[in-house]
Amino acid sequence: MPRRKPQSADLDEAARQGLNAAVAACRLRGAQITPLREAVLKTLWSAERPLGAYDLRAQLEETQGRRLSAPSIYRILDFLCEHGVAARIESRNAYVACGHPEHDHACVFLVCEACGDATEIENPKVEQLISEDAKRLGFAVKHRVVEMSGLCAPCQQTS
Amino acid sequence: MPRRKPQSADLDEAARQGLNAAVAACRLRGAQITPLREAVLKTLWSAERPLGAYDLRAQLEETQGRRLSAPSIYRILDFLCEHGVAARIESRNAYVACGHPEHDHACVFLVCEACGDATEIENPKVEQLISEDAKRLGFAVKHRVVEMSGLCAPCQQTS
DNA sequence: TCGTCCAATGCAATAATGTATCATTTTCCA
DNA sequence: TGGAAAATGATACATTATTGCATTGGACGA
Repeated sequence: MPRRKPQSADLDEAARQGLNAAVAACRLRGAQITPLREAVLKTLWSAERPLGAYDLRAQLEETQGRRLSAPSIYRILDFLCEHGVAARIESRNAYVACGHPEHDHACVFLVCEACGDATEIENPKVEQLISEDAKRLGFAVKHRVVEMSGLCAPCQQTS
Repeated sequence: MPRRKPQSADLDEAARQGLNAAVAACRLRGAQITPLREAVLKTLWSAERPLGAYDLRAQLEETQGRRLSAPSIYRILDFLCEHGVAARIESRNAYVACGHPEHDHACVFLVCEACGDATEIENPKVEQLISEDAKRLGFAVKHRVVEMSGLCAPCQQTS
């Protein structure tokens, strides 16, 4: 008889590693990881797609067994984004766990319109190119948003 | 005695040209320019900053002298964006007139956090770079969002 | 000219997303 | 242990966006 899947969604190996790395990164930065913050991170890592703040809340309320306020969710998401362990997909009003907390990076996301999946890619050249333009104009860049929407490979087959 | 500024905001030379080019581009594409759509375009061109949908509505209601419904505004903004004569700033929930309707372009915006101004720059290389990444992953890009937030040159002086 | 069709717009309601404010709890450390 | 700072809770509300259906108005053919 196969073991029952525990109620609190378990993570696959990659996700577990990602979560651990994220928690470690926060500690390194002196950023406090509370139980609730860790639960949010875990939910993001176990999600297959970017989660809206209210979706995230619903999932958390399931696993936590209690009500959570919208402000709490937003505060925690802001916190995680500030510390580079999560990112907001602006074109979707949604959030994902971020796999590269180690440097001040520009996440580039490929967001599939069909399945909703968001793939994060790294391309330092993009960042560099834009920085050059910005510098030429005397613009001091603080935050970067690079998002491509379209169809991912699997979803192109389907259509 | 200087001439009074007319109530219906007049456009400066560049804006007038931009508006005309936009209208021409729509006609070329067979996209119908109604009075209301043109009024929205004109408002965007006369604005110094990206306008939220409800701000835009307020301004339009002034110049039109009547109430406008939110869905109308959103429909028209969608229409204008689809035809490349306006663009949505995702990180701001706001809209700007777009000065390069001629090709299927990736607008790159530098958005100042202080004054709210959004500068559109063109950099085909950015587009190309990202397209390469996407292609390698088999991802079919439909829409691109590239936005940098920070401080524009004038606002850096102020601080 | 008249009817018919279709795109555009109007309208009301409501959904979805995000924030302000203040109270309460927890944590950390002197 | 006390007390400040950080985190969270709770309520209400603001802002942004959409749904569904009714109405208008112009293009076009009979």
